Amino acid sequence: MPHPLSSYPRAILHIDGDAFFASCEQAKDPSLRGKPVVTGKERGIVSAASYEAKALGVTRATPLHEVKKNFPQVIILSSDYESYSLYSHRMYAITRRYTPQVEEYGIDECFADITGMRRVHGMTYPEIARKIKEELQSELHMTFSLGLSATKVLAKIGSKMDKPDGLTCIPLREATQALSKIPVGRVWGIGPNTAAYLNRFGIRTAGDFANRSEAWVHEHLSKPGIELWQELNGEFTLELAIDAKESYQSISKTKTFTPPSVDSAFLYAQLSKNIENACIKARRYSLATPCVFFFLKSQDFRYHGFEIKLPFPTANPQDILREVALYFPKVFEKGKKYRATGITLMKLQEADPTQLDLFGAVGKSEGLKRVFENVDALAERYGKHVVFLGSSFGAITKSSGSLYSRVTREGEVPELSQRAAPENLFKGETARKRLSVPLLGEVS
DNA sequence: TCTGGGGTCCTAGGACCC
DNA sequence: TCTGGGGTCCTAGGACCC
Repeated sequence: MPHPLSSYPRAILHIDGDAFFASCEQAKDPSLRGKPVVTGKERGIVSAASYEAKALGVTRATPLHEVKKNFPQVIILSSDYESYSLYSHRMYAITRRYTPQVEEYGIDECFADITGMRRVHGMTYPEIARKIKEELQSELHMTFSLGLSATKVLAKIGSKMDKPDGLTCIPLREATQALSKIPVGRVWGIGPNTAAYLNRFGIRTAGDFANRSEAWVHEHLSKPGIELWQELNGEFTLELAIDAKESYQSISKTKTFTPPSVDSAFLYAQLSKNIENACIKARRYSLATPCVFFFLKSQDFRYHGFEIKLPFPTANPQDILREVALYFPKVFEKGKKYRATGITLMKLQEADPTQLDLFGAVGKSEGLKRVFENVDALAERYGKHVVFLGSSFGAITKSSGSLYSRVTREGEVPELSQRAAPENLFKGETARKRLSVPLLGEVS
């Protein structure tokens, strides 16, 4: 029995920051306003380009040495995610002045459900959208593009239609017209594989897709595809996720470095640092992991790693490093160049201090737990890395060689010699290959 | 689109059960 | 030893997003 309100037409807003990272830099430092700015210095390629830089011809993912050569006037900055996150939260807060129904979707965007707010604010929906846009821009010193329609998917199409500094309303009766100009692969939720699959049926535009019959859609697509089709047809299906994220299913930390490295000690130190950082985040949410995946990524972007079941759920890096150390030598190939390391804490669960294991290691870990509570308190006050594991030392100081050896002698870092890993602890090499198989597939 | 870093959800298929 | 039908749970791996 549907709730009577559930069939009311919705007014959904999508708000998207224009060239967000670059705009944040210009907002932070007024002397950069009006100038060509790019971020991504640490990656060596353009992450975000200000509109002034775009006007010169700078595009995303361009190597920075090319930018320097061809556009010497462009200002190149490192990404500063902490600042971007602050601007992001101000964006959410301003939007919440007009409705509590706000989904914090990404660092530079959010959805807002303003259904029923006309009377409250004494404005039409487009007027509310306009007002939010004006407040965002005057208070944050950057521009935003907004889309207003009956569903999230349509609102998102709207915000993209007139970028930058746009506000596009798509009333349902005009949706068909608007969708006929949008390539189907540009619809939120339709990636390259699904686009190719739909193309095989002659579907080129979002309009082509929306016009397919319900029977056709149910025959050829699975749940995500059906939901998109409903949303494109103005049927509100994808709810806003209003609640602030208070937990995680997984936490991962990876680090890429240029140039690639053949140095096992350096790689192990990087991995150790990844593990520490992941554990800090897990502890912040009172989570523990029973299972991790660690990897080295080689120059050809292949992943080499193991999924490891831990003897007990933990958020202590040393518990994890103890296990990872057993497998690291099985993964590392001498002479091979690696460009990244990484860890994923999987299947996260609420930290439960009463968990027991078969090896009596819990008592030891409990002692460590108190240590880490203090570590976290220090980090809170003085910054993230005032205290760190000896095995991360090479990674943090960035001078891996001799320092690392010293730490090794102190026994902080497990030796990297070939050691047989117990076969019953792992499931075998996990294939994290990027293969392309259609998402939606043919349902027979 | 030549590849950062961080996530989520969905489905098929096997194991196991009655 | 073969044959049925139906259910649940879990895992692996895929696709997608910013």
